[in-house]
Amino acid sequence: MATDSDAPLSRRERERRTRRQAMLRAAESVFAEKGYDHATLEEIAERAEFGKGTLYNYFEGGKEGIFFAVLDTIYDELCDLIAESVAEALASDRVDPRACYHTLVGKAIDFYHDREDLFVILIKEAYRMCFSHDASKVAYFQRQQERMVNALLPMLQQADENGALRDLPLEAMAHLLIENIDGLIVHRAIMANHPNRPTSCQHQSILDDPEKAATFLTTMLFDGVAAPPSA
Amino acid sequence: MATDSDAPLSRRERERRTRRQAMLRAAESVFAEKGYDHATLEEIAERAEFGKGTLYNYFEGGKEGIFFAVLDTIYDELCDLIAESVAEALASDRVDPRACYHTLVGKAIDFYHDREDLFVILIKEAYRMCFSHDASKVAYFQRQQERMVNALLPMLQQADENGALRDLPLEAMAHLLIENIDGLIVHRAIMANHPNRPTSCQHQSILDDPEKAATFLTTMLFDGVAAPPSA
Amino acid sequence: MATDSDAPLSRRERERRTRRQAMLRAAESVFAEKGYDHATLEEIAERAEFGKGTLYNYFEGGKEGIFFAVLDTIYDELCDLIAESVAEALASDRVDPRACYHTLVGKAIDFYHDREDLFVILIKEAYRMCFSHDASKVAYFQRQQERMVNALLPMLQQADENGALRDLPLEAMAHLLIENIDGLIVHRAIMANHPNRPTSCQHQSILDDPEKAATFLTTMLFDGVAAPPSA
Amino acid sequence: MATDSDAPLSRRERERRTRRQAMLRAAESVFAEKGYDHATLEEIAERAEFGKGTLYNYFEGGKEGIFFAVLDTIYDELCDLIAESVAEALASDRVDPRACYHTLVGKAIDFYHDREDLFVILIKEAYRMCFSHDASKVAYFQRQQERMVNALLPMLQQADENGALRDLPLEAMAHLLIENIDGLIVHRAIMANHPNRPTSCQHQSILDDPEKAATFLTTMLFDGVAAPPSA
DNA sequence: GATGAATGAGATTTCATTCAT
DNA sequence: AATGAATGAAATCTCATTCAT
Repeated sequence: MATDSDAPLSRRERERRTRRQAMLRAAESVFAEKGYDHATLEEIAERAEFGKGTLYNYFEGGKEGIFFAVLDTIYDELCDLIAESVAEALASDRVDPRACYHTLVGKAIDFYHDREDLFVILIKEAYRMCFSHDASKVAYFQRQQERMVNALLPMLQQADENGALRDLPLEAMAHLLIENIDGLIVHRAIMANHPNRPTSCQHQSILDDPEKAATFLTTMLFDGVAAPPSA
Repeated sequence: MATDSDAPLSRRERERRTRRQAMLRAAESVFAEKGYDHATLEEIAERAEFGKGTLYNYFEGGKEGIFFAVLDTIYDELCDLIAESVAEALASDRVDPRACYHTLVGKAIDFYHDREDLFVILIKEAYRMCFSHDASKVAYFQRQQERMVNALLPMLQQADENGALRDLPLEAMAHLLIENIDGLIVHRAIMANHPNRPTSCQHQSILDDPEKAATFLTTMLFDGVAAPPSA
Repeated sequence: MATDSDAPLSRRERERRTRRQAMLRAAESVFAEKGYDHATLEEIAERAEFGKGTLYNYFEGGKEGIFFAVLDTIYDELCDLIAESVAEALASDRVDPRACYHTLVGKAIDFYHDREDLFVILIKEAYRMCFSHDASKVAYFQRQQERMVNALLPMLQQADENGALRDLPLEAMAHLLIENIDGLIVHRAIMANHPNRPTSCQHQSILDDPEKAATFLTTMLFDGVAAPPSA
Repeated sequence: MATDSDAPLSRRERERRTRRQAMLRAAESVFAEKGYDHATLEEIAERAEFGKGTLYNYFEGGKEGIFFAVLDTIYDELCDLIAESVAEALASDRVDPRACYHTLVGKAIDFYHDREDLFVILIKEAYRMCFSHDASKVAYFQRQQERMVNALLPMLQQADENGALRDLPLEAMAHLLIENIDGLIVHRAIMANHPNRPTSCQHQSILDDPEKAATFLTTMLFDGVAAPPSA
């Protein structure tokens, strides 16, 4: 059954979407740069090359509405990323959770390089939301977190059935795996932006290289900090 | 071992400190509730039961100065928490990193219950700082992160010498261990504040109980997500 | 000879200028009345019958920007006054510096009656500027003083070539001539505003009448305080 | 009959005056530097090395009271300067108004070098007063101007009786002579503080040297800008 | 008499939103 | 549909003055 997005679009409608896209991109860059509170509609409109008032024709709810539209695209993309990795993993005979997570971390790092703004918005604004006094914002955040967890869960469930996972609640595990991706990227970003601080060479070199960073995180989380018993 | 703060204080000076404390507490609660940008000095002053102008007699640098004074207390307390756990661990014959971390997580959870505001501020504002365009703010954040890592490191180094740790860069390990404490607390907070969402019982019960939560996180990070090879 | 300002303007642009004019007039009256420091944007906006924020759409640099826009108009008008008188004088066969200055003083007095606010601002604020710690303000003041001196100089140079002037540096002379116009107007204003103080009748009557005042100042500065040698 | 100031003073009273002096000096420097509006009692108290509250024990009328006390000292000193010059001139057989004015200008320049602050206050604040909406301030300004004029008048009256002056109202003449001293000093100050601006060498050298500057102004005002008829 | 902590009115400035064109 | 001028609430910060010590 055809959904809205499959329906043939009038030229008018297509143009409308293009303009909306431009506005979203402008909003992304401003929100990332200034943070939600210091972003101004004036600047968003300027970067989008539209008039300020026009934004109100494309987004309901003013500034906040635009912001949530941006958040939506962020979470959409992240969920796609997770879903992709999971689909690949589930496609094989015997799901390899380590490999799947390693791939996912790599994709997340790539994504960060492509769309740095989106990640920065996430880091600057998303966690704030979960302590907001506005229940609807909290609910939004929870919903989106859940989407990501749910995207990852099938892979973990399959792996669990195969006995590949420690006997711990899978949801909590999924949360932890996802949160640590953010953590890794923040950590890498700090070091990249401010490389002049003295840190151990080893530490630095491991996180600098995307491949090694993904391996590091995967090892940490799948095999643990503790030395293997035989060692 | 006498520090400045042990020196006998004039009544005047003691009173001054008391009032400063009151202002800091008021600031904590407002910053936690509203976030930095929406916190107003008016409200801080009101809750501290002082006039607006008085805040300027106690803190240099206006709103930002007050905010950093609050951040200082947060990081001081967190570093103390870490240092305490590490000191206990190092006091024993053979340092047990798992036990040490477990203790630390427990203390962090307790601390969160005592001073929820401080944690909320941390979560709402700290990460934003590392993407600030103001280099001095980034440097402050890095300095404080480093303090925490450095407080934990001695324990890891000792454990590493005992061959108890996997061969990975200790600094990165320390970062990951510390960041996951925040992550756990955020996770617990979300579930506690909004328990009405459907989640698996097992998941819920594990994270609700501080003891179990600490055990969960310690197991996750020390032993890994993957099932033990023998299993 | 068409300048930009002669170009045909869109209705939009014409309206914009009208509104800017209204704001400038309002600003003039408030700055004159209260002085720069005690003038408030609130009151300027009120008198201009616009909202406070609207001022910021018409002038860059906030309060200071508005103030300098006012100063610009003042100096523009004064320079025009001088230039007019000088042009008339130079148009004749043999420039008569006495007549030229007399005319100029008369025009200045008329201008003061028309635009009292502008003069008051000049007196209240301009000299302060030359002892400002902000070098750019000092430079602005010097630049404007120089403009006025340069507007008057051609006349003096011509007169000097005709042997009509004492052999003294012309720039210093120009300064003195210009400054004394302000001085005269201040003096007249004081007496006009507060005529109840006992002063000699002769003194009073001479300065009250614009024509006599101009003659007095011209005689003073061109022929000197000292009695003519023949007398 | 002994006046208050001739009465022997108790040690207590002498100390009180000394402290008052210190406060006045501090106030002078702050008012000169910042101008009335931006001067703060805090800074005055600091420079005077007293507590802020103490100022209120020494001056009635708070900030404004202190300011007028400073103004009083300024005008006292200026009147003394004028009175001195006039007394010297009147002491001779035949009063020489040119010489008297020349001396006065020289003294004023010296005074400016000794007490620059006082002059700066005069220039920054005094003229503002004559357009104040507060009648008592205007009256104060007029009173002080009159004092200066009255101090100079006897010399002019004597010279006038000797036929040395042009037949013009003496009060207006006195005003003009006094105002031009301020003008000269401002002019010299601007050039001294910002000598990098290109000005004619002649102009510069004449005003730089106090002696030549006094001669210039005296010639200008007594003999006039116009060339002598015989020339 | 000297002090300086406390105060809060009042200033400038920013910006989301509206709405006439 | 697109615009951007107008708005005014609300924020931070300053400082003269008071008054308990």
